[in-house]
Amino acid sequence: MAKVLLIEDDEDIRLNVAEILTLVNHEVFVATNGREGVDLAKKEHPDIIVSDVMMPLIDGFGVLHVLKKDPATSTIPFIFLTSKSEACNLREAMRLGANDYIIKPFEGSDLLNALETRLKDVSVQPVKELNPNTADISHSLDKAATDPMQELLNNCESAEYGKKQIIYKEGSTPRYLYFIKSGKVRTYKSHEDGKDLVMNLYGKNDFVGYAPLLEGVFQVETAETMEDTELILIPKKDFEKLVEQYPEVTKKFMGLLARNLLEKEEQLLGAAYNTLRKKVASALVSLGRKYKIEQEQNYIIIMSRDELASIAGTATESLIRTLTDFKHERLIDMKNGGIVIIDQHKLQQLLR
Amino acid sequence: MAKVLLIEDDEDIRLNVAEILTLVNHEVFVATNGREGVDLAKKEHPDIIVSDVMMPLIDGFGVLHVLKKDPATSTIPFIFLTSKSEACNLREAMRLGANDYIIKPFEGSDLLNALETRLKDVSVQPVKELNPNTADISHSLDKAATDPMQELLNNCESAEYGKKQIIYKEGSTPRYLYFIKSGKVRTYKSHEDGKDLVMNLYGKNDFVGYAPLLEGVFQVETAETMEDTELILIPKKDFEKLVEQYPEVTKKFMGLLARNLLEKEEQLLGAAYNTLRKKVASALVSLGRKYKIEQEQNYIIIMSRDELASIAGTATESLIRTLTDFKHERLIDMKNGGIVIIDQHKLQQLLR
DNA sequence: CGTTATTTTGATAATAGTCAATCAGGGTGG
DNA sequence: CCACCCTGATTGACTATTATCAAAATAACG
Repeated sequence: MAKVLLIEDDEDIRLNVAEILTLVNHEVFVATNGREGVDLAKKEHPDIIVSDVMMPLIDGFGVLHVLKKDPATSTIPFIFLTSKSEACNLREAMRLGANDYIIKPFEGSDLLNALETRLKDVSVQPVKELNPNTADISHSLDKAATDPMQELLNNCESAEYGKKQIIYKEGSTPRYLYFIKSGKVRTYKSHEDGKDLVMNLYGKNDFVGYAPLLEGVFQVETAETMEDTELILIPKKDFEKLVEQYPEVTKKFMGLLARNLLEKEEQLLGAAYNTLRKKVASALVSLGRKYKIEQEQNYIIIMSRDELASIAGTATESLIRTLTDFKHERLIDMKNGGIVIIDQHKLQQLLR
Repeated sequence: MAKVLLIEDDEDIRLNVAEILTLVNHEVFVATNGREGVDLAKKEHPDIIVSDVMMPLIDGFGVLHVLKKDPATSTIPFIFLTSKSEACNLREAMRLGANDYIIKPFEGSDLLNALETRLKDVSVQPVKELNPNTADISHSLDKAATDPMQELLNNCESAEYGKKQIIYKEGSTPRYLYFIKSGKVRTYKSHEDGKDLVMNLYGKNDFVGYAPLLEGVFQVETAETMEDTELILIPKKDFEKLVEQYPEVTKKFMGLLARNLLEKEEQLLGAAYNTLRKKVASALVSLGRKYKIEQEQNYIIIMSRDELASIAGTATESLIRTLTDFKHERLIDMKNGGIVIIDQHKLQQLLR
């Protein structure tokens, strides 16, 4: 399907990865060190490069650096293979222009997912020039200019994601603004000891990833789908152009930012001083607010305990214990994994 | 100095407060219930009203409601006296248009401070029309338009605040954007059990209070000076006009919002999973970043332990213990209350 | 110089995290 | 169809961390 260049010095891993890639019909070139890798990249011009970080002669960073300099190879997507211990250098790597990273040990599916996502990115890459109507307001005031954002959305590529797929990772360079056509997305940050904390939950018609586009150099959180999700990818450039041109768009995003900020501050206060019970109650309530289907009194949350814990910001076991407490107090009910909120009102009372 | 209407049913408090007010030369009118208060307000048209919340006949909310309806009395600043237990209704009150509140039991100085601040507000109130040059870009491109924000700052009233004075309180209606000419300000939120958590630290040339102006209906945090501070008060209307007119101003604040948001997210992760040591180290480091005088290696922090604790988000005693630990580890030194950061580098290492 | 506030220390309790074991459901291959 | 395995959920026992309360020491202030 695609030409993949694999740079890896460890023989076991190299053969293993090469096999996986061959199995799904990719054409694989292998290099056992950085120098070889660079040469091969220039000669074969692969569609994507997967490279180890720690290697003799030139390490992964070096390879990336060299290839990014040469216009002929600078656009090839680059994925790092790295072990946990080197994770701290990853931000550095992403800044150099890597597109993704995979932490060893990894599953074949992780690798293939990452590969697929990055290849997809590129296929979208040849950024369509914006419909000229959108750029020229005076021309078509009635249709396009009424909602330039809508216009842009209609003109952008969309992409389908399965469950638990990663949209972008912490440390990567933001290249799109994402709009959720359908599905759910959460963004989270990882703490050093492996615990995650969910920063935001998004649903249909939400924009994801605007903050780093407006300010940051790289993503500060990871975005992952929670179920099958269809996203519209709005290239950074187009978004910037839009913001530049339409004050109302700017205003809209300023509002989003401000609201988000105020919400975060509230969360911060809670994270610092709330008891476990309150944290859990707060997580349940906010989930309800985000995803509840209209007016229904009793809503149901279907989510793994792990995920819930990373929303509440607590250990999984502690979360479970609190949930059982809540159950005994008839605030919630649990049937086959799902959590039914029975007494939303009392739950909210807990938060005062 | 000013005409003050005091509405309070409890005789002890009434007499006590009246005495304090008389002592500082205010002309005091007293009412012992809401009905009387309303009448007196309409008749005497005081400069400011101080009213209890819980009262027979009409309660404080009622009084406020009635007076806000009548244009003749609607602009009179209104301060509530309230006990802790009623605190939950305060947001409601502020939304109705109260300007401040004081929680019983209170010190005479609290009362006088609040009074003074609110009286000052009004004196500034007759909003100066913006220099027409600022509104009309084409007119004076070179000077005014180069930095419309600067222009506005030059045209706005400024105010001096002493140490530990409150600029605005959580729940009040935002009416100004503040710019710090000199001094330091912190904003914090209060948790129900009385513990505070510092949200932001501001120094010279910082803007304070922009988020609620852009989005919220009322202040979500309290702003307090940390030392003698000179502020420029930019009326909400003028700020909005500016944002409306100058994309570059909008952009600037959008940047501020976005940066602030990313920072908050980082803090959130820390608040959820960091150990005490890390929280304290993080507080010290960020204080250094904000207030350090240029390149100096060893900076010094002079701040009460209480305040520090509310930055780190921990109990005062826990903070102190951690500080002593740090001292033994030669990361910091403490001399007469001040904290000297000796080994900033190692302190930052703690955060990884 | 006495008095009050703040800081520090000590002892104790509460809370939530960790690690290990068990349980329940769902899918798989024989 | 059933034993088996694997994963995620739950429970139990224990521990570590940090808050709390009280008391002592120190600084601050009039």
